[in-house]
Amino acid sequence: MIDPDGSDAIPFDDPLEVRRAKVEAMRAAGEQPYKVRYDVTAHVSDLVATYSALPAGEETTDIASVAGRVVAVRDQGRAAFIVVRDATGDIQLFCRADALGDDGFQASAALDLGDWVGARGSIMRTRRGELSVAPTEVVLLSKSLRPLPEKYHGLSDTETRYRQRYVDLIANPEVRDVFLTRFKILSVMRRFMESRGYLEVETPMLQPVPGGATAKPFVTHHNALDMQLYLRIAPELYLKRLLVGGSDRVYEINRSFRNEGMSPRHNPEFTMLEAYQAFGDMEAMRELTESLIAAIAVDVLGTTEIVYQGVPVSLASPWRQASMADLVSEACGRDVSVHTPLPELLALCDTHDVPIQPGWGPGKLVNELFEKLVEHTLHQPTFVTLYPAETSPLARRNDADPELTDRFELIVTGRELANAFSELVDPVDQRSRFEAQATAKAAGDEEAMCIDEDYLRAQEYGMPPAGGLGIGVDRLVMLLTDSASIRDVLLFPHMRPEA
RNA sequence: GGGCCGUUAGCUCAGCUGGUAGAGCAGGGGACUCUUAAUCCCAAGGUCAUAGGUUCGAUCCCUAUACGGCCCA
Repeated sequence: MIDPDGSDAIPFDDPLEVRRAKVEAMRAAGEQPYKVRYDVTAHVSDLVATYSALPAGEETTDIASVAGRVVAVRDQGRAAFIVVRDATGDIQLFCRADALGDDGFQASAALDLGDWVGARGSIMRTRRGELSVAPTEVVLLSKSLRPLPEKYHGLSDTETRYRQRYVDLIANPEVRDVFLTRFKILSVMRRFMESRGYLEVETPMLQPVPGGATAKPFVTHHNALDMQLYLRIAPELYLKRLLVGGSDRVYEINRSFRNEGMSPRHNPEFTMLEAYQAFGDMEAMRELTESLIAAIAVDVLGTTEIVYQGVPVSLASPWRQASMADLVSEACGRDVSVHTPLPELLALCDTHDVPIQPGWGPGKLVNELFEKLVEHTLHQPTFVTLYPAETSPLARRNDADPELTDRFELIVTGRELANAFSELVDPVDQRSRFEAQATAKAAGDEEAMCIDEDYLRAQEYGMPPAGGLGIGVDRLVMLLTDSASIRDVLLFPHMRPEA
């Protein structure tokens, strides 16, 4: 299509081409559509706070320079209202031809939605009550070539929202709030851990032996050493090596990677808090978990009473504690434990449609019954305790019952949010547990652990008694932001390649 | 891996038991010096996800594929 008056051969049905032509026209006129910098004197939120009491219709002589993205233009002919969004909020520019000059006004009114602009002028509040900058200068800082999503409905297509998060963040301010909350949660978490005397450390993400969890790792290759490496599935074994080295309290907010399926609760890479306390135990970790999560809720949300997906959740102390055996027994209507004869456990699994695999012992079967029958029913925070030793190869055996471990998982809204135990520090027992895992791996369990000889060597030097804790940070953010999917709390969730 | 649902203009959505598509916003032209989902006038914008099939004729029915969502394993 050709411009009807024939003066320019601009294809005005293609937004990208129209804007490219504008850029070319600017360059032809000697203007730079991509400036080098702009001296900003105020963020929008500062202006909103400072001038909250400014009455409607008042004009001040205070001058400010703001910069942001144009998100709305309302052209009135010889005046124009331009809404600019910076990182802290939206503010209106009240552009008038008499203040900007004819050329300046024309240029302002010609701005496109999405353009980055800087503006300098006096602070005022319009007669309709909108805080505004009345600019004597409006500068295009960076030209946008693509049209923004619809101004009222925003961007709702989930695929585009996740793939092009930058557009999602422009179009949907509430998305920005979720990630601001995520940042606050991490910030409070770090301050809390530091206040408890924990040292933040960094341990390898590239590991020669993947350990610390039962999961399938991503495999990679180091060219220089011509060796296979794994992206960590957990930092646990390295953090515990630090206890051998004499560290007293350490934690790592870690990205870990598991080569498994994706779901609304699983992303191949995810964030955990892992913490270890020498001379502590499971009980110390239970107290830490409860205090930390409640403190985060109070600090970030101002309350321990939250709502997740329409259902109230109380994070107020104390949280329920119950043993796995008691919970499974309740669900099955009969006593069930790791000491229940194997045929009876197999019959229970059959009754409750729990799929089983050959080689599973009573501990694994009880654990499967728990996950099938109980886990999803625990909506309020619950510490599930006394996990089977069979499925807890890094946890210390319970003194009263060596088939169990001093371990808990914290379940909230039917999901595992944290996992902790009194650490297994006996190198002889640890080796036998690793060997049991190796047997399972040889029998086809791809998630079973590998024997980590260096970790065993470290333990042989002597590891202090310790408590260890892992908290799923993404799931905690989901809980505290009322997000249904992990993808809503990850800035750039994993996606298949675009079609 | 299995099941169900979805994919129509840049965005948000319509589209009648099958006759090759509409709106709003955005974009283009014009009017307007207090608007804020501004308003008003005019014009434009589509390989209906992709590839096959059925049919005189397919956005619509069938099959496969891709991507996405939810549920299950």
